[in-house]
Amino acid sequence: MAQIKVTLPDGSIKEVAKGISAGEIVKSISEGLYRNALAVKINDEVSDLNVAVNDDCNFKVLTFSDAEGKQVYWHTASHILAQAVKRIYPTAKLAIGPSIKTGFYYDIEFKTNVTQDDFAKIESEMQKIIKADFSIERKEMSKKEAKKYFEKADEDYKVELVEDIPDDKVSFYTQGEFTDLCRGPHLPSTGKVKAFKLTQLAGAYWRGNENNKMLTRIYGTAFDKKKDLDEYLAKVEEAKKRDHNKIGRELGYFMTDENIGQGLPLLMPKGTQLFETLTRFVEDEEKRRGYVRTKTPYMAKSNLYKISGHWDHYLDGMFVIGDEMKDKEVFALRPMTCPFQYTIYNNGLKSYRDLPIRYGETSTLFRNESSGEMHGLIRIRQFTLSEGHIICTPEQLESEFIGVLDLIKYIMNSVGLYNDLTFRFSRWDPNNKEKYIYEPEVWEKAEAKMKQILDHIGLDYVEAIDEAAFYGPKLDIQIANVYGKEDTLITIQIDMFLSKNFDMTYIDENGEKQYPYIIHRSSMGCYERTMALLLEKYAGAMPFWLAPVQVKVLSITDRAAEKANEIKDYLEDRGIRTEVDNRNEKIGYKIREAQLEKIPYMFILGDKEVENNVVSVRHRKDGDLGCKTVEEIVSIMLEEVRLKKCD
RNA sequence: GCUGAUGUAGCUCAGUUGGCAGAGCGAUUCACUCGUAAUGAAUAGGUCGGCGGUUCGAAUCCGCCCAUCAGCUCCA
Repeated sequence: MAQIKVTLPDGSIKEVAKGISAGEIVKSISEGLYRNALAVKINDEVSDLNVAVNDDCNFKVLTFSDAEGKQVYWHTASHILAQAVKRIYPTAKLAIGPSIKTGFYYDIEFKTNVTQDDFAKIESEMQKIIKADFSIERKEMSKKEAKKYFEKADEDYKVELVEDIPDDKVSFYTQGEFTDLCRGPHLPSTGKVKAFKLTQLAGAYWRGNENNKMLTRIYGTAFDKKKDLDEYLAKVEEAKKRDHNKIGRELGYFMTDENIGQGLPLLMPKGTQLFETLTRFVEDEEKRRGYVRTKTPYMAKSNLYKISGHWDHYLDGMFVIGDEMKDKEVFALRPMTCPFQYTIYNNGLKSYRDLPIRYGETSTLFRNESSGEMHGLIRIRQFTLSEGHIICTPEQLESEFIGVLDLIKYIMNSVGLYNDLTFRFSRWDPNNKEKYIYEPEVWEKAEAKMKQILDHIGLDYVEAIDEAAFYGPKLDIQIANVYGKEDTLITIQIDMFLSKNFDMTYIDENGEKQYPYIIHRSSMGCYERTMALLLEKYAGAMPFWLAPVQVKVLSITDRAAEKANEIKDYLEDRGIRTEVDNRNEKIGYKIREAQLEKIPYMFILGDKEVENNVVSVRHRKDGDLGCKTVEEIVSIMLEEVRLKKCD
């Protein structure tokens, strides 16, 4: 019998009979491993354990501890969900059911209303399917047969999916009475799934297109040990406690009011203090790096947006004041700062010697988001961006771009978020003619230029199609919130269109008029959103330099009250934000309150301290630090501020 | 905008088949002057998200609207 060579990850080679199943190979390596095996990876391709191995190959066994193993596990779990659903709701139509980062989902069209209350029923049916331990069989058929099969089964979505598969052969997986169209791979049997839970229910458009029918999406997750599932669920619950939308309100950073409106949060004194600390820091740092600052209007006539292209490409996102049909003048609140700073640039003729010009502005913007999109401080209708535009020559583009990245790195490091960021190169989609200014050559040039810069500096990024701005490609700097949902925190964009629209030029060395390059950029992103992510990162316990209240002086008896006020004045004079608690309460109670407010330092002041001219220092995390003179502790705190320490 | 859930005192939440609006924490007042995460007592606090309907009677049933949450879509 013919033999083939299988190379294992440790480099060892195993000779096996040609045509043997992957599962048999695993079993021959180790029985224990076989029990945990979910799938295999043959030359970079993940396959079922049932697959026959016919050639020499690299061979890796996938278990639940491999990311790819988890994906297979969750994919099978989604099929079990679908099977259970079809048993309970035979008229339900199945769409797609993939694995995702933290589990799986299945999109289903139900004829009846299904809510979370139905989960228990579905879960117990899933449990039955797992207990039955159906073996999962793969088979192939032609597209024509497949289509016929699903037409007969009245599965419209599957029919549509089959039609879109380019190959003539399509694969199926069958477990018990249930068969689903699926590329696979899958676990060998349903009994392999141990601990699972359906987690949430949501609507989702068929094919992600809002013009299509909305299906019901059931989310779930699964683990190979009950304990790990419980731990995961507990961790999710724990993460929710850090939700800025909860602690930001509890700690008095912001509030909302139904009479003010959706997406219009009110920053309360603490939120405003943090906002001001952040904006001043950014403004000072940008000035240091050669930015000049502007302060431009919050609204403008529609003319301006017609020139910029916003009227054509962004009208839905704008708040328009007036009616073009009735009013002589129509205004709109600005959704972006670009046209305003460009107008400043155009005031006076510019020479190549004037470039680069770096304009910065702490810019309040207005975007008319749809009602379902608002979220705490993360998605709002009025927000303030650390906005700016760099106008430069083609030769200056790369060094300016790098300068922007360096600024972002410094700023994000200072608030402790830099290591949580990921980079996304967002490109246009030539097929999306609605969204973008359609000039393919210009796009190609801009994207090539950006890619060249990114690759040159060796930035680690992913590419995303159809995520660009309407006027140019972006480098989006992404961050995840407590729910794991990713958002753009900062973007840097290269714009090769608007300088022409605004007739922005400079005179080059030869006395010729040239169009400059423009970099749109932010350094800290939108302050509200950044504040939200800081609240989540630190669970409300802001680094000392950012904390709205840095010190609380707690008097033990009213004999110390006067001294407490003196200390507050001393600290405030040195720029340390201080509050005094002279209330007639027990010291334990005052400490508890300051602790719950997450105030970094508490100074406890009784007869003993007043007499010795010291304060008893307590840190919110490190506890009692003993007695220190005020001068001593103030110098420690000022050093923390200088270093912008984040822990 | 769409799907689903939610909205009762400042906060967290009870409130049965439609029949007098409840608790804990917080707040206020008084007493206590206290040593590193909750002193005690008393008092006040409500258009039950809003508007309309059904009913002798609505926090409770129905409709519309507003807001909040998760997800989709869209975006910083």
